[in-house]
Amino acid sequence: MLSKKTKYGIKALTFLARQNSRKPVQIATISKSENISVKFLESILLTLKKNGILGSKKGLGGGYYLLKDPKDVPMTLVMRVLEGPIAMVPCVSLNYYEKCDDCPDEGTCAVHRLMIQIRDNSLKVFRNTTLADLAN
Amino acid sequence: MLSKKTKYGIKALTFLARQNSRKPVQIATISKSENISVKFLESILLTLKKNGILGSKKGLGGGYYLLKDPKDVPMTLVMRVLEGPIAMVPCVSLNYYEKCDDCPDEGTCAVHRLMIQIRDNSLKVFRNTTLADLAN
DNA sequence: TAATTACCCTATCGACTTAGTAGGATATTA
DNA sequence: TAATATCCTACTAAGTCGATAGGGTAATTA
Repeated sequence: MLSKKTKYGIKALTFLARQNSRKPVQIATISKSENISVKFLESILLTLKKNGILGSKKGLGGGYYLLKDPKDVPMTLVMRVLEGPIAMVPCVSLNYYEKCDDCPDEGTCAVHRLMIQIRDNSLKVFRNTTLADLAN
Repeated sequence: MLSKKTKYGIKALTFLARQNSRKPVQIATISKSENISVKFLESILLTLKKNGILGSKKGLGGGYYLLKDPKDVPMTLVMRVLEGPIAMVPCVSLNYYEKCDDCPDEGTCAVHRLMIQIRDNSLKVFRNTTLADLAN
């Protein structure tokens, strides 16, 4: 299951990408438009900021804004930041590889073989989709 | 993340598919070979039985066995029984569709659009992979 | 420089799920 | 009827998730 964190994060990013100008947008504005709890959204946007996807401005007229052009934000990045590894098992993860303790040989492991295919296909989708694609 | 339930379930099914004969195999045998807790495995095999994937025989010489030829067991079935819906969000699930309460329009929802692609790709993999493919 | 605005951070919480455990009931075979 | 192995129910420790609360800090405006 996709976490609400990721779901809301994608919605918020899309909202920002659909904006005409690049002026900072306040949390409350996004929260209302996308039906997301203000406080929860706050923590999500903070995560996106810490990972270089969003910028922010404090004080009156402040808010969050995209740092890059939507077409330069691949969904692989968004997914990894919000949801974590794209692979369903650590032993097929490219960025977070970990050996299974119970599995003696990955070569003959059925789960390994199956999940590599799933990973490759998901990766292809996330790589070929940018924020711009979702905003249109 | 893939649950251990599903992971162990696939391993157990593969173990059974790799068997030469179709004689019942005891839980303890699978448990030892695949490094799975006996009791946990027990509940998993029971689930597989209740869903028509495995048969069982009680008493001496009893155990679990495949009901169908491995090449007739698609991974879509195994995944749905063990892991649940293949879709990452209910609003793109074929078998367990549910509308999101927060989302006014699926047509313009970025998450919806993205997750349909992921679902379609995963579905393709699971449909085209049978237990026989994993056992070889 | 004071007030305002809005980001930033920590802590907490209830509900739920997961992985695993325990113990006994039931059915089959010899 | 004794041994064997599945079947069934209940329980639990640990972890995660979504959300909430409350205040601290920094930047902007007047």
